Amino acid sequence: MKRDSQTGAVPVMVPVPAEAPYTYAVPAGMTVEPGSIVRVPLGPRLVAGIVWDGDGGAVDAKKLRPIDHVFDCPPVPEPMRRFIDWVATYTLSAPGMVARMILRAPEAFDPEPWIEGLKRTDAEPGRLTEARARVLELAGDGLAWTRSGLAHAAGVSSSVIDGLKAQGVLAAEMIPPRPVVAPPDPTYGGGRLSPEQADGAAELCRTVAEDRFSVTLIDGVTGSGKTEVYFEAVAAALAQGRQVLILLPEIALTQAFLERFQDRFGAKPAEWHSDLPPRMRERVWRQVAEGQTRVVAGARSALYLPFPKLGLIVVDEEHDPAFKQEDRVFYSARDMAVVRAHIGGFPAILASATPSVESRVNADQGRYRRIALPSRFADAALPDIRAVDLRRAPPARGGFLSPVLVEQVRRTVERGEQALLFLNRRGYAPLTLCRVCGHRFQCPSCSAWLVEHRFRGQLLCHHCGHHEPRPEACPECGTFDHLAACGPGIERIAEEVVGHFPEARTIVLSSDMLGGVKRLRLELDAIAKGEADIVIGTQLVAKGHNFPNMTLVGVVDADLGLANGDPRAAERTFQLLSQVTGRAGRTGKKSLGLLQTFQPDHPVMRALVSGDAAAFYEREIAERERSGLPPFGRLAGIVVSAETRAEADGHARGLRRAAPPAHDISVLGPAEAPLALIAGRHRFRLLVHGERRSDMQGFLRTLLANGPKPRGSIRVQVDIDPQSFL
DNA sequence: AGCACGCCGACT
DNA sequence: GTCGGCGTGCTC
Repeated sequence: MKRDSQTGAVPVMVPVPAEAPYTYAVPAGMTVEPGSIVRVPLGPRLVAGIVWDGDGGAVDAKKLRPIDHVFDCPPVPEPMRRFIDWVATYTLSAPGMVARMILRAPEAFDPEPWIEGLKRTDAEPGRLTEARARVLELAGDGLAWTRSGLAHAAGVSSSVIDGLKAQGVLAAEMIPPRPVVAPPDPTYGGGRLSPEQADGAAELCRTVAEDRFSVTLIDGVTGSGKTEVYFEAVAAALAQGRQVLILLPEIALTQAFLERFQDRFGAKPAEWHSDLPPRMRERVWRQVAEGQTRVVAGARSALYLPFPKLGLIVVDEEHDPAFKQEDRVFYSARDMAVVRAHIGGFPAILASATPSVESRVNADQGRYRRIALPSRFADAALPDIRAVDLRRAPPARGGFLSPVLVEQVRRTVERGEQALLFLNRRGYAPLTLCRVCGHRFQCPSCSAWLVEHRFRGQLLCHHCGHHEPRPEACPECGTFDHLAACGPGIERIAEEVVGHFPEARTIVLSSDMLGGVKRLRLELDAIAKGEADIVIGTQLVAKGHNFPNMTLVGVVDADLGLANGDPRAAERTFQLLSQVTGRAGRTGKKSLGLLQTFQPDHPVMRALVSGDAAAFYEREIAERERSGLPPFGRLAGIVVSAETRAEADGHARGLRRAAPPAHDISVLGPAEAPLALIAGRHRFRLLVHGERRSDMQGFLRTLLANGPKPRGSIRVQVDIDPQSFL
């Protein structure tokens, strides 16, 4: 429905934390409709907003200000507006703050300018040089070329082009902006699927053909070719003329994925992530909004692109914690992808070698369909996994590598193959203390231990980023040279490895590596080409890279992360270590995974060693049911952040006064925080459990209106899968 | 979220 | 005497 000056006023969602859209006057002669992107005055500034649905509501006529401008831009589609409303309600955040996420490419609201192209005319050049001849041969196709494109293709400098233009041999003609990516061709590649893969692909294609909401979990071991299987569903959706969104965790590093996509579809997908240059960002946004870009591979924020004809969402590595956004609006992109599919009435696909417990449960209970791919593709064999009991085979004094592991590294390197040593801890040592007075180096702002980074000569807080130079003397007692590094980080493991294997080519990889993402990509390429013998890395090596010659993976401290009080600790560790050991043996060579552990009988270690994931999941599910945690129909509650224990206790008192008796309020320190989702800067949290979502929302509203005002923020912990609320 | 206004400390 | 810290409050 179009609205103009007859209607007078429309609701506009503006990017402020207001509960509802604001109302603006539509000036005479202006036409807007729900979804129109407009520029409106807001206080002293002009902001972009989205015309919302319904009427303007009862706002003082004298408060109304007129819409300043309507952008020449496709309106935000209806399903997208419903999605924003839904996410806002679900996360209890202001709808304007959710809407803000789709307005993050401000330059894209105006059409992309046409560019000047050059076209061959009938005129002949005065003198036909060799360079000119090459240009004219290309331009003879009758199509308009860009100046630089033509010069590049003909292998001449652009002055040759300018000369021809001056003589009227080439004439300027405006051409539409180039697409950011070539259109994908659903029939380009493919066809090299195993029977198991082909069955899975056929099933997925059927869900796409149904053209209605469904969720399918692809549960396939690492190396089973899940990607190629869901590519067939992508092809099916493309053939229907729909757009496709593929969500990936940390896409900036997944170059390999883009190449696999290109092998199947003959062109790369458009990328969407925070490292995208602003210009590119705008072009992608615009071309998605116009329906021109057919496939986007993106990080979680790609959910907020204004797709007009979205027909499929794939969430790859669906278990990955990177899908959880924890600033401003708190949400899990995996869950919101399911919601988006539900609102749009199309299928969603979740893929993982190690699905999250909640997705497993959803599949078990029939809310999700399930496709299992239990075997590796082609000649790749799963590595043989063994636990190394550190009580029986302890490392040498001062070291962290068991003789068993050192020996396997030696054999691997001697065979000319690669070994990966995995430790999920950056830096040299996680704790530094003074051997004379016992002083421990602590972060002044968040009281976590400071991690020594020997290479940089600094002590770093991994929590807040605080850093200070590593002192020579103890700041407490002043003693020189008696500071002791406690425990291992990858820098220290690297030191130990160099001690054992001085001749081997060793690479250390972690997210804080100097040179950033670019350098990391180069190093990963170098490893894949065999330019290293031993790789020592943190969890970033677990993600999606293929190292064809990697036949040994040693996990230095497999127990790390099991005892941090997080009820997902076992699940997370299982997922991470499965991914890490899955790096080995991808080309069919016999390969080995060694888990150094003090708890070889721990369910995680047993599951990894036996390969019996099903038993592990069953146990985890039973464990969760016992403790009443999601995903079992119980809302996790409200989180109030506080800096100190006293402050947290004060808030708890206030909450108990305000809360109905059915709510169970507890104050939690970081160690007992019941869900990993709430790892944040604040040290204490109040958790309020309630049985019903509506109760919790009502309670929160009351609390916000007249409860205690915490200095920090009030957040809602919503970690339960949204399907039960759809 | 921005951006104003507003009221108390160290400086051209 | 002013520049500037961030606390409170408002934006259709």
